[in-house]
Order: sequence, then C-alpha cells, then structure tokens
Amino acid sequence: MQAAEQLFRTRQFHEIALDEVARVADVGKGTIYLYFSDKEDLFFQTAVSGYDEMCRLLLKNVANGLTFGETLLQTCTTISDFFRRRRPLFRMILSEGARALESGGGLRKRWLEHRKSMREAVAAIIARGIASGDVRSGLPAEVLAEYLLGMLRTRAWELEDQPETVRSDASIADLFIHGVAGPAAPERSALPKS
Amino acid sequence: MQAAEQLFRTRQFHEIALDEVARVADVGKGTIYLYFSDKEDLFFQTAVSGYDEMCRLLLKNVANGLTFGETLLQTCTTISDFFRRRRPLFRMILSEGARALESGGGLRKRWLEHRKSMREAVAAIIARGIASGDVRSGLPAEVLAEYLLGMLRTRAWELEDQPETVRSDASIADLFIHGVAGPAAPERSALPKS
Amino acid sequence: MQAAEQLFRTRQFHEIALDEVARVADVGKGTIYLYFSDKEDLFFQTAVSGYDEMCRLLLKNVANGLTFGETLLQTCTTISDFFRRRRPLFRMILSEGARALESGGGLRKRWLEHRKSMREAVAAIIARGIASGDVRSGLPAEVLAEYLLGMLRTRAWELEDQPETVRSDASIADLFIHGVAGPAAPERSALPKS
Amino acid sequence: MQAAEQLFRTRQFHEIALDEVARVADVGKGTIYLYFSDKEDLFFQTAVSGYDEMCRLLLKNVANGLTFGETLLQTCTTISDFFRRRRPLFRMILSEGARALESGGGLRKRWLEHRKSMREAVAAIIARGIASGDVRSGLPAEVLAEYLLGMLRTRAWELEDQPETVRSDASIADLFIHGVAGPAAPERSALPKS
DNA sequence: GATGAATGAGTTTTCATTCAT
DNA sequence: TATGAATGAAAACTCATTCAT
Repeated sequence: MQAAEQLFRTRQFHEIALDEVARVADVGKGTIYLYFSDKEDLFFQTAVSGYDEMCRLLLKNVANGLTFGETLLQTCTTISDFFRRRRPLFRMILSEGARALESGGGLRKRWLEHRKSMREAVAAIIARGIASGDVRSGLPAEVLAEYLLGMLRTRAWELEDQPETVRSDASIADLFIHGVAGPAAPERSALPKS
Repeated sequence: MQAAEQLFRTRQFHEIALDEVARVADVGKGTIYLYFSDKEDLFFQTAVSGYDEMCRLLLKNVANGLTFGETLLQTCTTISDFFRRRRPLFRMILSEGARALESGGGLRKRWLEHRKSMREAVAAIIARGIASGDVRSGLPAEVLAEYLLGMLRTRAWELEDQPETVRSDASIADLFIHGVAGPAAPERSALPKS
Repeated sequence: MQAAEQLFRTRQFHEIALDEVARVADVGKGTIYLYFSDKEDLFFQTAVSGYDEMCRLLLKNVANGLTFGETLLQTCTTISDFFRRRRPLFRMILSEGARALESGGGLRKRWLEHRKSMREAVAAIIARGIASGDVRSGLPAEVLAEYLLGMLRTRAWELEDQPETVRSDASIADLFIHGVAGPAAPERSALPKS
Repeated sequence: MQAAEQLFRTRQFHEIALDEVARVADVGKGTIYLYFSDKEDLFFQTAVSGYDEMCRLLLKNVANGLTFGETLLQTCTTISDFFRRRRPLFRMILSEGARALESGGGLRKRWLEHRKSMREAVAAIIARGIASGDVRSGLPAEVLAEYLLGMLRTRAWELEDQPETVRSDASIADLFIHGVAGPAAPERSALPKS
C-alpha cells in the first residue's frame, strides 16, 4: 500500500502498472495478489486506509476547553497537515472515490460508509458550534461540514499559486465562520494569529 | 466531442475506447485522428471547450442594476445549472484537469490558462462586491472566487443525498457571504427567497 | 484456423499460445481477435469446420449401385483418409469435443449439433443396410454408426503399432459386419480385397 | 491422487491448480512435491494407477467353466462398471494418455507399458475364444481387444443419449461377436439375458 | 478527406515451483 | 517431514495508432 501511495504521487490508477508497484514494494508481483483480490482492491484499500487515518486524527485532536473558533482552526490545521503530508494519498481518495461511486454495487456502499465517518467527524465539531450558538441552526451540521472540507480541498488543489498569507488555515476558518462579508475589520477575529 | 462527452457519463477516460467514440459519433476511427492529435487531445479539447462555455455563460449573465447578493446568487444559479445539465462534461473537467496538471509541459500551461479565465470571470463579480463594500478587502478576489467554486463543486458531488432545501443556491450564496455564524437573525438577508 | 490446426499437431489447446498461432499465421495477435471472440472460439470453430468437412466428404462419396458391403468399405476409406490427412484436426475434434461437452451452455449445444450431423451421415449409410436386410434391425442405425466410428477411431489412435494388414479398412468393415466370429471361412466375404 | 481424481470430475488437467489439490487432499502444497516430481507426474501416476486397477479387476474376474460368450459379457460388464464408477479417472486416462503419447521420451514408454497390460488382459480372454474356435483366427487377439475396448469407450462417451436397452453390455458383446449382420434372429444369441 | 482492418506493445492475472522455517 | 508464503515467467486479451485503399 505504501508503494501504491507513492506511485500515485505522479500518476493515476490506470497509468500505474502492478509491475511497478511490485518493484517499488520490492515484492514479487504474485505476492500482491495474495493480499489484494485485484488491482482495484489494492488502490481501494489504500485509499480507505487513508480516510480512516484522517478520521482517527480528527477524533484524537478534539481538545477540550477551547472556543469554537479555536476548535475549528485546529480542525483545519489537522486536515491541512494531513493533506500536505499525504498528498498522493489524498489524490487517491479523490480519484478512487470517483471510481467507487461510479462502480455501483458493494464497492459503492463500502466507500460511502468510510466517507460518512469522515463527514461525521467534522460534523460533530460543527454541531458543538451549533449547540454553543456560534453556528446558525438552520442547516444540518453534515452539510456545513462538507462545505468546510470543500474549502480545504479547494485550498489544497486550486490555490497552490497563491501566497501562503491569503490561504492560511486561519483565513479559511474565518471565512467559514463569518463569510466573505466578514466581521467589522480590523478586530476581525478572536482567532489566534496563524 | 459530443460523443466523448456522452460516453464520459458512465465511464472514465481510460475505460472509453476510441472505437466507441467513433461508433457513437458515427465516423470512422481514423477520422478522429484527422481532428485530434491524440486520445488525450480529444478529451482535453472537450473539457476545455466545456470550461470556455461556462465562462461564456458567466460573462453573458452579468446583469446590471442588481445588488451584490443578487448578482452572486445569479452566478451560483448559472454555474449550478451548467453543472446539472452537463454533469459528464463537469466530471471530465475535473478528471482531465487532474491529468493535465500532473502531466507537466505545454498541456499544463494550456489548462491553467483556461482555468484562469473561469476563475477571473467569477473573481470579477466578487471584485464588484469588494468595490461596493459588500465583501471584505483583505483577500484577493481570485481566492474568494475559488472558494465559491469549491462550495458549488462540493454541493454537486458531495451533497447529493441531502434534501434540496439545505443545498439551495440561496443557501450557498448566503453561507458564502455571511458564513456559518450567519447574520443577525431573523431579518437575515436581503437575498430573494429561493 | 490453419495455423491453429497445424500447431495442434504436437500440442494441446492449453499448451498453444496465441502468440504462436499469430506468428504461424503471420498476422498480428490482435487480428485473431477480430475474427474470433477468444481463444476457445478459435479452436472450437476450427474443430467444427473439420467436422463439417468430413460430413461433406461422406455425403459426396455415396455412390450408387454398390452393395452394402462395398458402400461400407468406401465409407471407412473416406473417413480413414480424412483421419490420416488431417490428424491434428482430428485430435482437435476429440479434445475440443471433450471441452465443449464439459463446458455446458450454448457451446455444448452447438457442438452436439455438429456431432449429430456426422453421426447421421454414417447412420444413413447403415440405414440402407438395414433396409436391404444386410444389417440387423434391432438396434438404431445411429448406435451402430457410433460403433463404426469408434472402431475407426480406435484404429487411428490405438493400433498404430500394428502391421497395416491387420488394421485395413477391409478388416474393419468385415469385423463390423460379421463380428469376430466371422462368416464361415474361407469364402469369408464378398468384400473387395483391400 | 484421490484429490486429483476427484477434481478431474469437472475440470481438465490445466484447469486444476495444485493449490486446490492440496486443499482437497488436506496437505500442504509443498508436500505434493515430496511424493510427485511434478504436476504432470501427479496426474500421470493417478491415471496409471487407474489403468492398473482395471487390469487387476479384469484378471480377477476371469472365472472358469464359462462359455466364451459368457466370459466376454462378463468382461464387458467389469469394464463398464469401472468406467461408470470411476468416470473422472477414466477421463484422466484418456487425456493423460493423449499427453503422454505426444510428449515423447520416457513418459511415452512408461505409458505404453501400462496400456499394453490392459490390452493384453483383454487379449488373453479373446485368445481363449480363438483357441476354442469361437473367434476367427486371422487377426491378432490384441487388435480385436482394442476394438472391443473401443466399443466400450464409444458406449461410455458417445451413446449417453441413447436408451439403456440399445447400449447394454449384452448388445456390445453380441455385436462384437456376430457383427451388425447378426445371427439369424430371433434366437439370436446364446448370451445370457442382460 | 474518410475509413476501418491490422497491429503489437503493454497490462492484468494465474499458478507451478521453491525454500526457509 | 511438512508447510505455505513468495515468486516471476507466461498467457490472454485490449486498444491507441497507422496506413493502404
């Protein structure tokens, strides 16, 4: 799985030959088939394991005694760090997710389960904001969680060309909470400086 | 290109054989090579043409005499409609984009140009909000434009299971402007009711 | 199909790689797949075509004005010649037949149809013997036809080590008609001398 | 060897993986190689052992004080029963025989030896018929033995679709002795009723 | 210009065989 | 002696691309 993840850095599923995975992993090609039912399965399992690891990180990092804003920022940072450190895995999640969703059948279901875990991990944090009155109550926490993840994804994929200052975790958390209208500047935020 | 787009509805680039594209397009297989240098090129051109069409829509739909909120909502609607009507093309843009970015070389540059057009079309709208004071000024309009696009993308791909009411264009525009904290309820917004 | 037949001379279905067939046939490997749906199909079609050719030979060679014994001998000769000339094809028929019968499904049915044609071609000849009183009437002509074919098959595969004189077509026809008890010697037979 | 025989019921040599043989035999895969030099060897030995067992049966069942016709019928019954009870083994003999004969080398020789035993066991019975005058003397007993075996093989493989009455052991023995011309009906035969 | 038959490099997958334990 | 994890050669099959018509 590490070899698969590594090769995903520069190529997509279909462009990666199992020959290469075997070579990088330094095992025989047949060995792969002892542990994964087929190529699809190898990449699927790898992606899923990444999902799960991120969930574990999120659950672990829920500190107590923080304001909602602080918690949210911490969440953004956790996810950002993961995205940065495991970029290829992140790509795999995106592209295997696309395949899994399209494929239908048991694969689709298994995939959605893992994605749901992720969504709920973030939603739990936002739900605390709703409870504390820091977040509006009209929309499900799950929906807001997806938007937050969407912003983080956008930052990771689409804003690479922008200077760090305008795409900091703090700015994402701030935009997520206050929107682009923003609070009255300049005492914009009680968030810790990023 | 229409044939390619149509086939993309259910399958990915690598799963689509040119034989099929030719059959669906009702031309000889060799003919494709008279107009595209490559299989890659066929899909790339198709994706790019979709990008451009969306840009055209955005530029056309910029009405005058609207408040910022109204303009933004209109923008969301325009994009949403396109995403809905041309779902396969949208998928193609995502996946060809991933390939183009990774491939390096002239392809990458060409792709980024088209994406920049899109970003700027949205950014222009947001810039008007900054000018009018409806949008904070600390962040580049381009960055905010990407976040908006990210929200729309999230809605299209990740929130299909949610009821229409919690993922309306109006709610996206509202969240984008005011954030999850929301305006002082209940006279929440000058936005038209969705 | 000629290449397949030729390679079958020394090897069995599973031992023959399509690479070789392509090389011998002097076509690209992919070309084979333009005309046969898969490896199985190539060998099946080849075997079937052999069956059909043998049937054609049998039907063509039915001369008139011969005694039953003469007709039978001629039949034996026709089949023997075919077996000798097209030994690999004959082997293919045997082994593809085994596979087709085991495989079940449409293949099995298609195969049985062709085999039935063969059986009936021989049975028709024997039926004339029954009509003329040269052959007993208690058993279906089809059953007797299979036994005759069985003897010819035995001769071709199991009696290669025996001298030609004891495995002549005439002796097979004679044994088939009169059995091992034989007619009252020495004016044993009205059959032409082989 | 029992596992191999059992798996041969539904599949051919090449379709049976040693993994399966090992699993069915409930031994480790490596263990097979302690007792057989080869996959080939395993199946060859199994087939050969079947041959030998049939020979043993034939030799054991040679009762005294029977007419030739009775002895022959008994032989047919013995062989038929074996074919019926051990159908997969019978198939294995056929297909391993084909491989062994084509392979050349020591294998071919070893195979022919075992086949010769079989042939001779049947030939011995026929030789008694020659001695007693029940069988013509012009042809070697071995040749006639092969034809008899050929008829039995035909009955087992090609006449499955026929009603039992027209493919009884008695009818085979009768056809073998008297041929299709048959004795003067209806007091056709001194054979015991089947 | 249009075509589609031919091609063969490239890919996934299987499985007999080995060998360290 | 028994094992079964590891292996990599081998094989079927696909498909982007070419090119003679």
